[in-house]
Amino acid sequence: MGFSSVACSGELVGRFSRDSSAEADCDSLQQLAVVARYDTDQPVYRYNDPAQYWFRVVAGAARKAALSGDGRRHIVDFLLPGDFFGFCPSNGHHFCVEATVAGTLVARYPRRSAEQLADSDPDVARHIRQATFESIARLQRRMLTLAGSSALEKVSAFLLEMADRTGVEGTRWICLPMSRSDIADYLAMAIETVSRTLTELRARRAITYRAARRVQICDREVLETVPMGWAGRTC
Amino acid sequence: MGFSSVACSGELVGRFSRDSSAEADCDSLQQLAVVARYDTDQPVYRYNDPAQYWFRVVAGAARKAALSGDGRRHIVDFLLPGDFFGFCPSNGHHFCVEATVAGTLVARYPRRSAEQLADSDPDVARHIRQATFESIARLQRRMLTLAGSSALEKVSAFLLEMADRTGVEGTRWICLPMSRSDIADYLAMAIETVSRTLTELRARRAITYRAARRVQICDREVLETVPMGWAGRTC
DNA sequence: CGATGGATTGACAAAGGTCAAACTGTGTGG
DNA sequence: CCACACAGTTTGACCTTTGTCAATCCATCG
Repeated sequence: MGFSSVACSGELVGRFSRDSSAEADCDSLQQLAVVARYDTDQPVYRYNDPAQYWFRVVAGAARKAALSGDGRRHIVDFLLPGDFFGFCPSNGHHFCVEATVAGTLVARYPRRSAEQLADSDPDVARHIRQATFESIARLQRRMLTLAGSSALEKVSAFLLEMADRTGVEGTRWICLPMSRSDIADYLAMAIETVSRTLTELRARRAITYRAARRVQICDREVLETVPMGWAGRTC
Repeated sequence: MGFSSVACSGELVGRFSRDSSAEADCDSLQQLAVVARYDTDQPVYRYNDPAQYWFRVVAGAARKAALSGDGRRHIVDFLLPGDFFGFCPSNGHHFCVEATVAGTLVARYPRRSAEQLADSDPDVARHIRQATFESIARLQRRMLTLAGSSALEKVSAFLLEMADRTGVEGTRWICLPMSRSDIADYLAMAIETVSRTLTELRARRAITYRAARRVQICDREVLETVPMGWAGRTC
């Protein structure tokens, strides 16, 4: 653990100072950012924490989850490098966000200041708007994954999503930054079914893997065909 | 049909001129709005339509849906009065939106102008930001509904959602603005299961109904207990 | 080289999907 | 005003899929 302040767990790493950012990020927004480092399962924020910040994953991965009264967990979103999160219409967070891999880096933007910045700088406002639109698009795409009728569909869609989001260009290797249990809670199915389905996909020669988290897509078409693909994906 | 222009189906009703809006809406944004009227199943926009407008439901209801290759349909969101929709990170819509009840009224905001307005007026920008945050919250809540493990959970959560969103204060009556088939596609289950589950809930005296779409909640607790309630709901 | 926690496999039961038939309520036309 | 037709809804019977419980496997790390 190390740090224990409610809203500020995670080890502070430093301010954002890369002026060589690949994406055309708002510099003025980046200057507000403070980056912190998290270990596996360490929370970025918890249920009911005040919504004081907006966040963005810099490296590693995190899960946004809700807990049910009877102990079940549902993962609403996996957050990967570049993803913004923590947007909230009310004053308190209603999910918790935890790192899923050690050494996850998350940038934190003080909400008040960021809002003020957005008010005075249309570029920032547009940037944030775009980020929320993308968040909406991701959620909607995810809903289609979740609505898939069979286990095969859901797992295939998940693998394709991960390939798109984490994929190193060209390579067919995916490094899944989460456990089978996380995947199960993400797809709303039993962990055993996730496992069985991956085995099935391997039997169909759609994927290979030796280590559980290092998956290689051998035959993308199989994965794409199984779920019959939704006509639309985004907004 | 009547009107056939791709992006502008629906019968034009007029500009927004209620200065007596209950909510503190941005007047400057409202002045951009043009309201159109739609019949049941009439599209507001279709898959791949250019994203020229943002929209907002004024009265009635609509569904945002995706179609799969094999003819299945998934409803990503029901849109009720007050809900904004059509936010899109890309240039074309990837869902279709259709009215689910006759006489649905939808306000349409030219995207270009609205974006310009947001750039010049921080109030408008903040307003839109808030609308997108709420859209995100709704989608996340919805994901929890969809992730519910049993049919009973999903249908209960759906009824509570509808009670919250359409509910006339005080009354326990819900007027469902959609067919069983729509509900099934929304909850990703078979229409027969929706029906059976409603019957089951009626047997448990949680709800009553004579007409299929006019449901009365008799025992809210039963509905709230069944799904064990997720700890968090929103962001 | 064992210990530990995650992952896999197996056997079984239960939930929900599918197909088919019956029912109901609404609107139409006689 | 009634009879009928149609679309939407409900119910029934059956079977596939997935969840559950339990045992085994495996990789990693002391």
